[in-house]
Amino acid sequence: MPIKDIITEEQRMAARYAKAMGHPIRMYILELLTKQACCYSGDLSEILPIAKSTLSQHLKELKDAGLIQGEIEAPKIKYCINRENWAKAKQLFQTFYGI
Amino acid sequence: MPIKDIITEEQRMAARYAKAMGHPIRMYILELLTKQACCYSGDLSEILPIAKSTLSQHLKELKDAGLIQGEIEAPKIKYCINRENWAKAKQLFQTFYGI
DNA sequence: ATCGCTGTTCGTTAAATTACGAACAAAGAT
DNA sequence: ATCTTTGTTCGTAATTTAACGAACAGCGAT
Repeated sequence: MPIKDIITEEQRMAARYAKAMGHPIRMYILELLTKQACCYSGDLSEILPIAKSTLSQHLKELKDAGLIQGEIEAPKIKYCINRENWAKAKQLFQTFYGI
Repeated sequence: MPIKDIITEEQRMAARYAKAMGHPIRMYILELLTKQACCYSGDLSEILPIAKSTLSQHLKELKDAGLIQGEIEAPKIKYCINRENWAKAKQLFQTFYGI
């Protein structure tokens, strides 16, 4: 039996979200974005002692996973939680942890 | 400021658990273990079309992250959820997702 | 004592992740 | 038109992850 028929779509999605959350810096970013509405990449760059390019990569991962979204507010980019997917992730983990 | 003082211990732990959950097969295993009390590696090996050694690696990752535990029941090994750490992970995700 | 069954460890390979600095691109300000 | 600011992309390197089959180890049964 192919693996595709064994693993459910929910499990795949949950794993996708979990993977994006699977790094301390990304958890930090996500938590920050839940506590304040939004933030600019530059704000994070000032706080976090990592290269801008590394930060950009982490933001891209979070964006690709669908957990955050970026809105151009030239010359900056404003990042916020992607509410829709956040709710999906929340629901998946709720179910998973039997909440 | 060193990274260690910026990322909280909670964020690090949550990332650790999330990372372990960040693979479809590991999500499948975890979900199975929440629905039935325990299972043997052999049961999983029959269901999942992956090499025994690969399965063993995934189980080890889950064990190292503290989400499951194995109990020898010769000649098999019985795997169960590690209730204590499961509760911790659950609590971390609850807080994180504002549940 | 050795055979069989279970599951881990070893050795290897390919791919993905994490990180950096340098170079680049976009767009408003001078 | 050029400068400045912001953030991404490129190129690179080191590490980790994921996967496999073969070899090994533990232990109960023969």
